Amino acid sequence: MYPPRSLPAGAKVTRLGPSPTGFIHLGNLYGAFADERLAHQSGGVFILRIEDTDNKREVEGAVETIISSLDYFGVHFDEGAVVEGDKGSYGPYRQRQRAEIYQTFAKLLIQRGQAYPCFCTEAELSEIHEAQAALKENFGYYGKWAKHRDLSLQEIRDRLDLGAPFVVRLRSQGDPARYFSIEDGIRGTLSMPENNQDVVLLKADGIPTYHFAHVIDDHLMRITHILRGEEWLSTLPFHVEIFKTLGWEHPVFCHTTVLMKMDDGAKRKLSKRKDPELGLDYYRGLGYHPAAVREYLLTVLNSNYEEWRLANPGADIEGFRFTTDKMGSSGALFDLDKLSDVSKDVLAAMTAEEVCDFLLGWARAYKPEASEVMDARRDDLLKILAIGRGGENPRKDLIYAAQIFEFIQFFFDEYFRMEDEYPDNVSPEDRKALLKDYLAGYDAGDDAQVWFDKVRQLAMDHGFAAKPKDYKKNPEAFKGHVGDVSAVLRVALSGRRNSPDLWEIQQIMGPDRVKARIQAGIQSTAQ
RNA sequence: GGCCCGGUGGUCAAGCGGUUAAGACACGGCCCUUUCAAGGCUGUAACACGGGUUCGAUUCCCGUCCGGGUCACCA
Repeated sequence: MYPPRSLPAGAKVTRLGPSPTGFIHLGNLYGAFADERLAHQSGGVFILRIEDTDNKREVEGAVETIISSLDYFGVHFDEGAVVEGDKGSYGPYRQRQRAEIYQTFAKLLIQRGQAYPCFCTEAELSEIHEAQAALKENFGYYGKWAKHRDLSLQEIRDRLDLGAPFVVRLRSQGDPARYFSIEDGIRGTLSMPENNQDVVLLKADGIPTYHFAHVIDDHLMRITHILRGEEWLSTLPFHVEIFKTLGWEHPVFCHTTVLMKMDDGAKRKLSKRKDPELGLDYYRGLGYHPAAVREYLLTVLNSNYEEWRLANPGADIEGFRFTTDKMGSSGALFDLDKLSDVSKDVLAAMTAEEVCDFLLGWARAYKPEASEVMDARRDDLLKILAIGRGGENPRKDLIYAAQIFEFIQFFFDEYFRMEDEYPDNVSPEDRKALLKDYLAGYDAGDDAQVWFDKVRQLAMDHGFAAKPKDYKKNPEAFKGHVGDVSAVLRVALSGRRNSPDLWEIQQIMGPDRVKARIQAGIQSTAQ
């Protein structure tokens, strides 16, 4: 049972240990990517272990949510909990199902005198806490405050006979006046006081605390690297002592930084309640591509990743050597701007088909009406998404699905609306005249060059410069330049000042739609 | 409050005793351009503070300040 694993030298075994609260957040994903890379690039194993020792927090169906959310973002496990049951031979992988294992070790520790039952009630515990507060001593159950640490066998037996509920505590041998140092995979050498807290190992219901459970599991499952948030740093002394008490070597601890956010000029931890962007659903709902989220998180995760990516665009992630010592140890601010920038690059590198499939997949789940409209004109949609794609300098207009839809929705009459104003340096009279003449001269058969020459001619006919340079040289001589004329056409056709190439969008719209919209533009200018 | 971790431009960050203190995002300017985007060039902007150690500190040590974490029969 639980033999050492036969893996190549240097292989790392990592695990993600979410508790099944049904809420999986960016921090989990951040850690999961690191765990995944560490394991897989070393030929190791990546495990999913469900840390369900707190039944109060458990939410129905949470395991499934965890697995599917992570799967969506490309995190796959080699071993561990699956929706129904387990995969792998170091299980079970749900801690509640491992109760007997923990209890066995707890018994062993009690036999050896390294742990003891404690019958303190909640009221007694809070009395201790208050007394400590009054005396300004450290809080906790330790040393002279640990009332039940030295109960005689008889006293224990009496209480047991009464059926008194009890927990099992570690009989700590540490002395906080002594310091020990430990190598953290991310932070280097850490110096901490020894633990002297008689921490709870087994709760009254016989289920272990996180502290006890993870030590046993990580040892038995032959975990080599424990990646976890820095909120665990302060409990590290317990954990080290528990490993030591059990006579086991501890894995390499790697404490990651917490994700922060800027709020009213102050940094603070991303909070589940206040920050929707902490939840993974936020990104999925908005339609950030999983590859973009991964790419972004990787840049935050490893300080040299971004540089590598710049040097190796399009290279497979396997080519990047991920290391814990390149992970940051100061609070990283979550930066949506940066995510968007990364996302633009990721989407620009994809084919129109890929973007199209992704967009439609998103729409089916989050915007069903729109998905029908787009499905009905899938060929056009593909052409729309192909505009400016590929080549040396692809356009980078697209960020996330909801935004993409916003960006292209003017193609669909169902969603077409005037979002931007006409340029105000073109008078309504000129605008109307320009649109009328444009309509009169419009020929869907014109190629891009012919079409553009016509626009230039149109500009000149109405007192606009054919080239911006001409206008710049001599602003008094013109009402504006051809760019202003284009802007008028663009607004009439797309309802906005910013769109992909005008000629191309007209080709996709088709002559009827083009004419109708120009006509509508003329009408709306009438009054 | 105790303990722990951290503090380089607005943000993310290289840097590990001697550097003109990288780079990316954001922001400004210019060029290109029928708009926007992209691209090219370019600009503004940083070592929290005070003491040491040292020939020399952003880098090492101490203190202060600031930020964060943690002090549960939650993880």
